[in-house]
Amino acid sequence: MSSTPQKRAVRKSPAERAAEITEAAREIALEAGLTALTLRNVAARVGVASGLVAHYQPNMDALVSNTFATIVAAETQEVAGLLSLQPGPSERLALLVDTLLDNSRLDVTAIWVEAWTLGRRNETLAASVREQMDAWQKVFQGVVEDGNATGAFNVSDAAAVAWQILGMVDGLNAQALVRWDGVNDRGTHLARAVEGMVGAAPGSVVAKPSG
Amino acid sequence: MSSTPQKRAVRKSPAERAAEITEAAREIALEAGLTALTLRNVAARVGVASGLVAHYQPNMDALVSNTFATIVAAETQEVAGLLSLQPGPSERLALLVDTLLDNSRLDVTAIWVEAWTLGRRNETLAASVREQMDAWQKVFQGVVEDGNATGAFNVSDAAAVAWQILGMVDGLNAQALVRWDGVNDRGTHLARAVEGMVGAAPGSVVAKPSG
DNA sequence: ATCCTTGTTGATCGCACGATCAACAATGCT
DNA sequence: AGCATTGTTGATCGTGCGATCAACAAGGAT
Repeated sequence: MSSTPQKRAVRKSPAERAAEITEAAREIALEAGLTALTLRNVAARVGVASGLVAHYQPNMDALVSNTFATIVAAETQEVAGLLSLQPGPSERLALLVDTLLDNSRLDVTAIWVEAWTLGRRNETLAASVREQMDAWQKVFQGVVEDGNATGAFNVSDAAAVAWQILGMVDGLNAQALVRWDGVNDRGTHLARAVEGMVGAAPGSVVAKPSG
Repeated sequence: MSSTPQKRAVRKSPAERAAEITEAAREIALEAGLTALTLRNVAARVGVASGLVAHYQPNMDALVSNTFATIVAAETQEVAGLLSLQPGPSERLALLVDTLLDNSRLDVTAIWVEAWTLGRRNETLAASVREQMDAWQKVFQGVVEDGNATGAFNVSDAAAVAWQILGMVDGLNAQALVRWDGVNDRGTHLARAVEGMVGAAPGSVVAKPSG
């Protein structure tokens, strides 16, 4: 019947303990949001005293923004990696739209939305948010510029269009967070919208079949 | 040197006091967000004891969601009112896009974004968020259906496209909240994207000149 | 076997929150 | 003038937060 007596945490190297805390913070954020990142919460998950978590972090704002950056950067790199496998710009753009709207990353979307709000009161986090947004925008911009080069697209300001597409994807994902029901073929509609923006031929950015 | 002695608040009718509290909550939310809506905060603004605010509200969740609904519904009705002055669907759609992206309502956008997150832990608020989103979607849907009727647009699923446009607008506004710099002619890009979605002729949805 | 470094504890401080409620006082009625 | 109604106060409770730090103990070095 010993619930969880756990006398004392085993002594570990600073690097190992820091990694544990980082990982615990990541899990908590994905499950319950950045707001759930408290000293006591993280400590409980790691199985140590709250003071130890504080010992490994300058302050909680830093832990929050680092956790945000860790989660979001991983997603960016994962999706960017998938892009390189595609033959051309139209296919890459289609994959981007498709992948980002497939609802398999709603937990990450929730963190984005939360970070937009928390950033108003956590300057460290705000800086991190801008940095990660820039990274995403660069991914889109690269695809648009590719399309310009091959003649598939016709865009005068690739950076602006990239920002625009990113904003649309974010908005649709945030919407799915609150209203998961409703529209099904979001990818198809967005693909058509994006075709209009990049000056691609209608139907050239094809949403992957739902299978 | 009497800072603010204010012995005791003047006695007012319940209706009047309730209105004061509602208004104070509205102002606080617009200035500092829904999270800043605390008993003590609202009470201080009205100039009464914290207990009185609690007396007029069943609980804080209710005050938060009512305040959200008040602010957001006012915006919806204001913009919807402007629509009726426009001659045709293309102009209405252009006005919608233009008005919503003119950055004059970023404080309301901030409240939307915050509500998306807070709704995860405040079911009353979540219901209110869905309700207000539906109202916005209906506005867009009406415009799209108008365009279908006049032949200006060609949309098979007006409801879905309306959701889509709403999501895009929300996303671009949220982006402006974090990155106010960057893209200028968001209206033009979005207009082009929307033309693609509604099947309108390129250039038929014209963004108002920035003057 | 002893000591010293250092990872770890947990109590503690100050603060802010929502909620509650007995006591108070202003107002209007009789 | 006296009284009942009711808007209002402010102290209080319990909770949770970030942060701090003296005390403790595990492990390696000697």
